[in-house]
Amino acid sequence: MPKITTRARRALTEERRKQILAAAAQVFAAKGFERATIADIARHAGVAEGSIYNYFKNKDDLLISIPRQIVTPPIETVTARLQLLATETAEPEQLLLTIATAFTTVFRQNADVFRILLSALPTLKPAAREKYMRQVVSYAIGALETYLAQQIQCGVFRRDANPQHLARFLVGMFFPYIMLHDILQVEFDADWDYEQIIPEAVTLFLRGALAA
Amino acid sequence: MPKITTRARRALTEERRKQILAAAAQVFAAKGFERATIADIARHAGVAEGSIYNYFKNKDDLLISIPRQIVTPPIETVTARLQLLATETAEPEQLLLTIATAFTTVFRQNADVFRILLSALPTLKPAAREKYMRQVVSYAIGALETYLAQQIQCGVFRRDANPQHLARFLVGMFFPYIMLHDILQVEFDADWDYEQIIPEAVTLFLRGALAA
Amino acid sequence: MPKITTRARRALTEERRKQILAAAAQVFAAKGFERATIADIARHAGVAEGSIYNYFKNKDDLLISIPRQIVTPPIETVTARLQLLATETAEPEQLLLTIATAFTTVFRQNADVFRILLSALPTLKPAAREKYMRQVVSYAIGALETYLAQQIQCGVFRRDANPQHLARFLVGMFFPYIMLHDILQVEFDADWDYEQIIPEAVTLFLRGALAA
Amino acid sequence: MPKITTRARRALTEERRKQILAAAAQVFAAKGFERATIADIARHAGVAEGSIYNYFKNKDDLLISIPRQIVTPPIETVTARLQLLATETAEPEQLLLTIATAFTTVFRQNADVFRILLSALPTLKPAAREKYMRQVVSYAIGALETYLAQQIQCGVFRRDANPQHLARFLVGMFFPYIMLHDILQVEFDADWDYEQIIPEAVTLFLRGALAA
DNA sequence: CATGAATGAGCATTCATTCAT
DNA sequence: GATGAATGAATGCTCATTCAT
Repeated sequence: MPKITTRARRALTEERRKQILAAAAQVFAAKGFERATIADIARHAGVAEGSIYNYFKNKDDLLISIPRQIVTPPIETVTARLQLLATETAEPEQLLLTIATAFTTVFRQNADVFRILLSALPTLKPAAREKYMRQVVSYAIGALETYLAQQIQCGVFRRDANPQHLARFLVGMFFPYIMLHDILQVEFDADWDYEQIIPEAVTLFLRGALAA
Repeated sequence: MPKITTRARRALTEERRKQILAAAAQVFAAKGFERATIADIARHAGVAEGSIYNYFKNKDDLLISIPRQIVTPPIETVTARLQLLATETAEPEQLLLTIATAFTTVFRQNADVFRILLSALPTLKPAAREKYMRQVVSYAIGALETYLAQQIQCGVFRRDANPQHLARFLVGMFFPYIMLHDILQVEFDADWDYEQIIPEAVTLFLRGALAA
Repeated sequence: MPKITTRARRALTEERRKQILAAAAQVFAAKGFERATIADIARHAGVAEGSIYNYFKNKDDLLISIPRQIVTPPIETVTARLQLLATETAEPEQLLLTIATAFTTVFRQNADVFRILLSALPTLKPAAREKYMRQVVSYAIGALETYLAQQIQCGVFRRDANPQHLARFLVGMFFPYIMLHDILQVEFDADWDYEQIIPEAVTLFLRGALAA
Repeated sequence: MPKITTRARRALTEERRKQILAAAAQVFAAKGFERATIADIARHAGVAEGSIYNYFKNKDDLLISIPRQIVTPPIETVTARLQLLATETAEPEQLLLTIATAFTTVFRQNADVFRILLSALPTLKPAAREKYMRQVVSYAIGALETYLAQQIQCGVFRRDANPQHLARFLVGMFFPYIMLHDILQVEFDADWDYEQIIPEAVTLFLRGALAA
């Protein structure tokens, strides 16, 4: 009996924690970290203000708990898919298109969270900042780096290329679009879409821009 | 001779305004917009708190005055240099190297300001946000787009390329580095430098990543 | 037993609200609305500054909540007594003496509040101003008007008299004294007292000033 | 020469003083003493903020200078007219009608100033408050008291009446109307006018309210 | 005397956090 | 664990007053 009760209680606790964190992410994304209030978050989560402090040490703790609980899962999903793809598909073009599509999709679906990170990270202490960016970056680019390193060794890509740099270059090509369109939600630069951009970028990445 | 007096006073006023704005930019960059206090800014500027309100309507006004006074000038300098180069230099590689170097340099020297914009823009009203991003983006990329459009017409670059996209792709390649290293000041990804990165990126942009 | 808890909490809440409002009335009366500070009021009420905002929206809200909670009750008491008297006493002189005494007493006991209203009402918005004056005036004079109208119909008072005007004339006779002595607390005009004034005024009101 | 210059300068100075005081009265009347700012007053007067301090010690000094310069003149005019009338007219009814009309007219034309006094006097120090109320009261009622005292001695008014009280009773009858209509500018009590009220009040004052 | 920029004390209001119930 | 009233430090902004020009 006590075992089940304890287990059930733990599950409930974990559930409540996620519920609060999801509310926090939502409110942070909408108002920015500093303008979001604990009262806001409590209202969105359907709990009392004081209850939040049973699950999180303080407001900062809410913020730095978001990546682990909310950012990490979707990135891990993508990463897993990429590792699978890398072993199956022979054609680099096809694989990079898939990677790029998955990558931009994750960013776009979680633009709210990245907006939070952007607005709040500068105010965090350097150590915490580095810890969380390291998580995000390695999750996001790790699999791509590994794949590119393999392909360089196989001779598919130029032998003198640096796989870490290649990975960043490829991913970076989408940054201007993601930043403006999805994170900052600026709309003046709008006569394009990702389905058109992604093949162009991948082609440029593989073949270069020169004519001949 | 009211003229001289007036002129002298205007110059002083303008000087003081810049002094306060520079202090604001500095403090915003260090602490983020919301955590920066007027008292901080006044102390950095060497004026009394109340004096700030002789030059700016309120704290928001300080923020949105920064781009015009601080971001725009260096970008204009670079833009002017590019237009000069475009008419002189024939070799695209050389020109793109110069462009990329200038571009990353401007970002790096004004990383503080971009950090402010990134953390504060999401909390601004959409209209103000769009207005300021439009300024920054078109200043930053306009000249590059023009150059690429010319080169596409000349047949130097692939005829099927879109100059707007090309410009964003090239600039984007440096984003991961600028974001992590200069804006977020994360140091874990530090075994590289711009002198090494820039030629690699330009080469990739021109020739592609494939081996053959 | 949530019922009792809820009821008890409500009573406490209401109690605290009254306590704060009483403190506000006191401080407003002593210093005037604008010179009174929230810190003052909190100190007088024995609560923290922030607590005041759990019960009132802002400083203005404190002001406009005063009439309903503080002015109205004593006026209602007097009004009730008058209605009772009107049915019992036949003699107009006796009744008007009682009315006048009650009326001046209410004003004098709540002079603080009327001082607040006088000094703060001009700065309120016209709509709010009118709303609150209407409350005060009709409470204060309504019963007297009704009585006078009856007596005019009975032929006790001149048939050509207007009961609304009569009521205002009678009440007005005490205004110079109330204003100077109780509201403005000017003491130079002090060789008189209400016990002496009231019969004189009532006599004048009933018989006129002429000798014959 | 110096004499004339000095005289002219003095006249100019006096002129400027009045101009500032008039602006202050206007702004105080519109916003209340506390909400009026020196900048407001300076703008209305067409001078620089600092200049005001060449003519007045501080903001309070502006307030307490208003009665002497602005309230007193119109009251003196009325007082003079009354003294003239008192010697000419035999009929008390006629004279009191004239007095009452003049009195209410002065109040109505200077309602702004009286509004200032009402809103600001409570915040003044008792000594200053008393000084200025004494001025206003004796100017306003002095002549009426004198007249009534004479008429009592002549046997026109009841011998047992107190002229000071009579004067206050008569004047007080108009207070409810002046306060609500002209000072507080409340409009809900509006189906009357002074031409109708004044004769009613004077008749009541002379003959009383009783029927017989 | 006139000016108006500089000053800084003063205040209303917000909000993260605590804790008695 | 849950609640939400109480707390009080922190902060943006105002404005009377001063003073160098």
